[in-house]
Amino acid sequence: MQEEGLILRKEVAKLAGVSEATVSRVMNGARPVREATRRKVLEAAERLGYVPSALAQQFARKRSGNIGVIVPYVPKVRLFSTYYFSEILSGIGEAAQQRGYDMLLMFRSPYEARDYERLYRTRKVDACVMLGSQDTPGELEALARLAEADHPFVLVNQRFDGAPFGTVEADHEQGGYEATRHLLGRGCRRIALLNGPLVYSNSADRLTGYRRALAEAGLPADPGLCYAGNYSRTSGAAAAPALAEAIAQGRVDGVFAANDRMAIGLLQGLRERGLLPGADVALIGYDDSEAARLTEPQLSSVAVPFHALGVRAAQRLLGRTADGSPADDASPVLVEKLPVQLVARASSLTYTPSV
Amino acid sequence: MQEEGLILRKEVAKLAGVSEATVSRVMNGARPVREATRRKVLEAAERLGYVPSALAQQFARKRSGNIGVIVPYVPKVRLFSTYYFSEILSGIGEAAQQRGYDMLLMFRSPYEARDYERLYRTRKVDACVMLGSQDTPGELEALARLAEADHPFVLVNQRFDGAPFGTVEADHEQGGYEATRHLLGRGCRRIALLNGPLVYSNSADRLTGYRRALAEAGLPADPGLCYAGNYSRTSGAAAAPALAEAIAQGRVDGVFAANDRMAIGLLQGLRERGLLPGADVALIGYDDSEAARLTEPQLSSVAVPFHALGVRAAQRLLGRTADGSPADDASPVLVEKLPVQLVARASSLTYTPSV
DNA sequence: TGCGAAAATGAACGCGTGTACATCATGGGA
DNA sequence: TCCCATGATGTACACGCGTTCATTTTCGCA
Repeated sequence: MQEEGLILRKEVAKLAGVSEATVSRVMNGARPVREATRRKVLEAAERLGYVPSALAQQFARKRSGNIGVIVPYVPKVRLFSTYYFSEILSGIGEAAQQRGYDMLLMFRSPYEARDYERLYRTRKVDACVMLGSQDTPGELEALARLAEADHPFVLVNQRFDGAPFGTVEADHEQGGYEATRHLLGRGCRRIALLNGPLVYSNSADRLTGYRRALAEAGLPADPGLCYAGNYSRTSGAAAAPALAEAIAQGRVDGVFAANDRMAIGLLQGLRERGLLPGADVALIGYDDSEAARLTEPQLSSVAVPFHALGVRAAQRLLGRTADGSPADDASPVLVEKLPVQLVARASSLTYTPSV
Repeated sequence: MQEEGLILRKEVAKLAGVSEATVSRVMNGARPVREATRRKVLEAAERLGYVPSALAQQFARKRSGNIGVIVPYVPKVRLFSTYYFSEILSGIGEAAQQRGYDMLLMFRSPYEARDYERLYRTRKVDACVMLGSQDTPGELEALARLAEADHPFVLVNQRFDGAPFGTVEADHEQGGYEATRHLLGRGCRRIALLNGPLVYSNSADRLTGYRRALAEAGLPADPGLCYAGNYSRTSGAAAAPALAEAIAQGRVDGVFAANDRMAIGLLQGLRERGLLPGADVALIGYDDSEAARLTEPQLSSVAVPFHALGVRAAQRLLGRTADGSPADDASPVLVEKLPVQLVARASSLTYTPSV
């Protein structure tokens, strides 16, 4: 029983016997409208199958109703296809949908200049969530320009110390601290750190937590125990030869890998060399991705509330939902930290130091 | 050196000493514009930092420039966070970006009615890619209505036989066939199928391929060898008790799981019962996700070109890029099938039948 | 040099909505 | 009963662009 073509506000107004302005008020729930009129209009709209043009609404309101999500993208290595981003995206989408916003997904090419500002000036997005941002001079400048132009955005899991950018992150220093404490608790005394690039603040945070735990335990922070990866499984495997030797020689008895992918790469590399995490060394990863449950032995890890990070990021940008408490959406702390949780599994639990 | 506020076309026109229409033509690359004029306008636009309002453009053109991507979403089980969807999304995003389109990501709640049509009528999207669609009466009807209203969409990895919907899928029948053939080639004669729900056409396709391979080998298709899962790891683990018994009793010597997650769940469940795929039974999964390389033994699988599926889906909706061959974007076959590829690993390769 | 056709440009308008302002109806208090 | 405040509705216009059509300019050719 649908009419052909597009139904305009004008036709609804005619059928309902009111003016277009009244139709507009009813559709938007604007204040002064008599209940009887309201019903008349709604019925007419229903009968005709009228749906306001989102395009015209956006134009008139000067708001797109879109929240942009910037995702890092490297053509060959599809970084995007990771647990990490998927979970955050779900969270953002959930929060955005509740507020009537749509999610515009955009890939950030590392090659071309990042013209974030253009997104706002063309009005394609009203606000942005930045994922996988790196602490580089170029990025800092681009973000500073955004902030200066008063374009709302929030960084997830990336902090720019000294720059007043809104951030929602997990408490990665605490995560690094607890992971290291856990290994210490298992009896480890020579704990290696397989970290990611320090352009990510979360890498630096984990390092800080790691050092703090060692210091508290009265252990030296040997720079020789820090290995550099890039968060890929391959880079974890690449660290295996050196670490295998260190373990065999008793120079390392525990390893904290800064994410699960590297931990798993390392696990596989060690096994190829006859060393089994959980027996010959204690190993703990980070992120508590699905993969942590797939390995043999299962991988200890630090759970990061990715979904919640996405929800919070969107909430901060869009304000809380109508029925939510309106308390802290104004301007909470600039940098918000969500707690992480250690998840102990066999890769560290079954290890007992030889000494 | 940026101007304050928004710069309008009018100001560019004034600075360049031309009319607004000419500015519009230059910005859109419309045909009759003298080169000198063109440069003048571009220079003026550059100086003022003029950027056309995407909102106004969309409104005037009656096109949003957005390609919608419908993703299934179940609040608790975040189906979305899988290799599968991430890869396809990357592909769609890549193709869309090349054509100047943006990606609008939308979650389909299984609870609320699927009002796809509204997306088009509000002009939020110009076209849609449907992921994880199910062959149910409600879905069929919703899609039929879209097709009737001439709203462009493409299904990925889901075919509605008998309905004239555009589809881009992998050749899952061939995949099921080759997976089964591979197990046969390893000497298996009693091959079980751990399949997913048949509301997904790809489940049905794999079943067909499985049966064809068995028939070609002169083996009966024993319905008792078909186990029902739901593509989750849990459901794979749930099949472990029954399959372990069947394997122990010699009633099963090979298992084809319809995706990697179930295969891995099964692998873990079997190991808990003292049975090791690769030694006591041959196992092959499907999708060739990253996880297939994480297990011990590593999991044989069938690689699906998820990224390419996404690219093709977007290409069919948006037409080929300017420099691409314009041949087949008009109306290729309605259902397009991309080839899959078998990837043999230890879970099937190291198995040798006892008899 | 002149002329006509084609190319280049300008003027004007429509797109469908939100909204400020004007107008009208309603109702309570004197 | 009258008046005014208030609530309800209608009128008119702006939003910034694309685009049609009229107008002007350019240029090839006689």
